[in-house]
Amino acid sequence: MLKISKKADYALMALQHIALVQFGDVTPGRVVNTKEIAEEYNIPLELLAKVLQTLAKNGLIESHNGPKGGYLLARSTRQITIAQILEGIEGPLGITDCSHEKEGELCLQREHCNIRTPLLKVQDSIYQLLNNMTLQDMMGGTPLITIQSPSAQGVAQ
Amino acid sequence: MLKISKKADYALMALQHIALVQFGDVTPGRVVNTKEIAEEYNIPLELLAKVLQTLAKNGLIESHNGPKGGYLLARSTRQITIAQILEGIEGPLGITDCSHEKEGELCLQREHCNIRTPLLKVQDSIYQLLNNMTLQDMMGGTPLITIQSPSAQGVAQ
DNA sequence: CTTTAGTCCGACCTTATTGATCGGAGATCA
DNA sequence: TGATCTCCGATCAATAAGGTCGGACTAAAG
Repeated sequence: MLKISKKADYALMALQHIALVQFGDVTPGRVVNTKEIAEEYNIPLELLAKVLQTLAKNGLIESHNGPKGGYLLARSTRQITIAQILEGIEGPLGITDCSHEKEGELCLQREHCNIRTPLLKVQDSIYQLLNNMTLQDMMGGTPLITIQSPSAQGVAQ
Repeated sequence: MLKISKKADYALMALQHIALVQFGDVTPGRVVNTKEIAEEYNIPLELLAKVLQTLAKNGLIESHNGPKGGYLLARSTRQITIAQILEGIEGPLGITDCSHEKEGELCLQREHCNIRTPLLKVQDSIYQLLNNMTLQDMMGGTPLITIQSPSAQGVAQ
């Protein structure tokens, strides 16, 4: 239960990979293309491409067209939170259907609903959890494999 | 994203209703049948029946057969946590596919996966959140929820 | 200026999960 | 014994998720 989607998983992996290449590498600033990430983590290429496009549209990464093109982080690893990434892919956090209820689609239980308020508090707590954790925090002790990086400590800016 | 299912919603409503009737009412100890709950909250009868059966099988409520039958809480409202209810309906908490990976179904990304460990920390935090909140908390007062950021402290693995 | 490698974008299909339904068997009490 | 309830398994439809395909656009290299 409460599972996040594969797309969101892929997004997290990809962003972490881009961050590692961009900041902890021998060639900092190098752009990363979709194929490189897809092969590294065995992610279907086409699907990953869609995920990266979505992330770019949401302003988390910036795309560079043409040959030698690819993606770069749009801002530092400390300024990208897990909540931003997940919401960019899956839409706003909402543990119940009525979390973001629009006009006219009132749930049938609402009239006597007794669990809405406490659940919204739970939801808020989960959101804080996800929004307090950044990409930087995710990069702690996991070294990158393909690229030699003895001191892969994110020196974000 | 991170939505809980309708069945789980129904389970929470039903349990809270049973608790209210059983403890806060003019006729304490009265059993509650499926139809009463279904009509009160506009829940499809057959579906709610299944949900209650599942809850009974998981030991959260006890069923009484025959006419004037119905359900009662199996233990006090302080001993039933939200986590127990949700897991009883939707299965164990797992924000990623690899949270409870069985033999032979290793995920393709696992080899170079760099997000598993941090995500498991997030998952653990969410679990604590849900397991620290009881049915009692959902009923009158303001639920007390404490959040812990997994990024702040390293949970040993 | 043409080619080529790459991103970009939208439509599409396929499968798994969820929400909901149906039919009957077993238990209990008037 | 009949009416009323829970119990249980099988089934179906709707929706979302995962994954695919084809084509348009862009920029660097020859």
